[in-house]
Amino acid sequence: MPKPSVELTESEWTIIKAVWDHEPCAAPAIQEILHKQTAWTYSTVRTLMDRMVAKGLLAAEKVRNLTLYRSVVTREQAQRGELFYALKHAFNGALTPMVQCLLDTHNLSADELDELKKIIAAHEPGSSTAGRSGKSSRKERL
Amino acid sequence: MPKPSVELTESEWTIIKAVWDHEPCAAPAIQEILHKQTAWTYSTVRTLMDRMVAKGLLAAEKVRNLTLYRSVVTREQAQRGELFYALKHAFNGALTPMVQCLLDTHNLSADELDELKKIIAAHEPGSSTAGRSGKSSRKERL
DNA sequence: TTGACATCTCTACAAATGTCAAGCATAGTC
DNA sequence: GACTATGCTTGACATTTGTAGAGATGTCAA
Repeated sequence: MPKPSVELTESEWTIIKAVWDHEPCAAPAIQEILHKQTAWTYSTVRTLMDRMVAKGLLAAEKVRNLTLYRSVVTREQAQRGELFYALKHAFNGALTPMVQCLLDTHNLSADELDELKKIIAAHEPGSSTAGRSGKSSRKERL
Repeated sequence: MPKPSVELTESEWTIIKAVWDHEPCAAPAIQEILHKQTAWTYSTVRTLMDRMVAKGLLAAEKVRNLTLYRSVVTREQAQRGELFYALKHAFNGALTPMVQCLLDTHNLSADELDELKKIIAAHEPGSSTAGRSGKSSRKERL
């Protein structure tokens, strides 16, 4: 079964994004990649990654003297986790107020508005794309 | 100037929601209110609340032997904080993919779709309600 | 004045998170 | 074989978060 709602700390987000973009990859590589952004030392990155393995967020595999990491949770899973955390806590599960807040604060370009309209249209009952991704996982009540 | 992006932990959300609904209020009251939900003891609630005061999330005022708390951050601020945390980390600031993800996972009713369309329309360039946030009538109960 | 309560204050402690430095192993290289 | 570069392992420490017991104190009724 899918992981029950993934939640990541800020550091974990930083790491996993780099992993998604480069997997499979070794810790030194990730450290190098993130160095500008974070100034983390190898030790820090390594500790973070190993803890993430312990949590089941990443997987590690030894190849000779190198440890290769790859992600276990997908970007989509992580995104959903984050989104639902916000939805549940900040909006008590109410979707429209959430979108409302999103639009209220963010200034949208005409293009974005168009995009949104399309997205909504795609979810219209009759639409063929209504039941997207994966199989019949309707009702994912949290 | 407004607080720079508010972020709350799960426990803090629990507390602050109760405070919003009852402020000004004392710790024993909050403890009682949350007791069913959380089974926290008075000490726990009190510690949490005092730490939140230290963080500037709540304000405390002594009245005789009672400490009254009230919120410093508004529901809207907190909601925005949570939402932007997700937006920034999970979606790299891209709004439409976020909405996409939201709709993809959540099954919307026709009513909700309608609501959304209205919200979007209200943000259309020409719309008079584009820059709202005053005292909009339909107050979602959170 | 003495209880009986209600509330507060202090202290503690474990787990999770953020950060690393030092020392160890190994594989090529001269 | 000794040296060097690269990566790994361990241990550590500070801070934040979650959770709470014990004892101090203020308040009011009898």
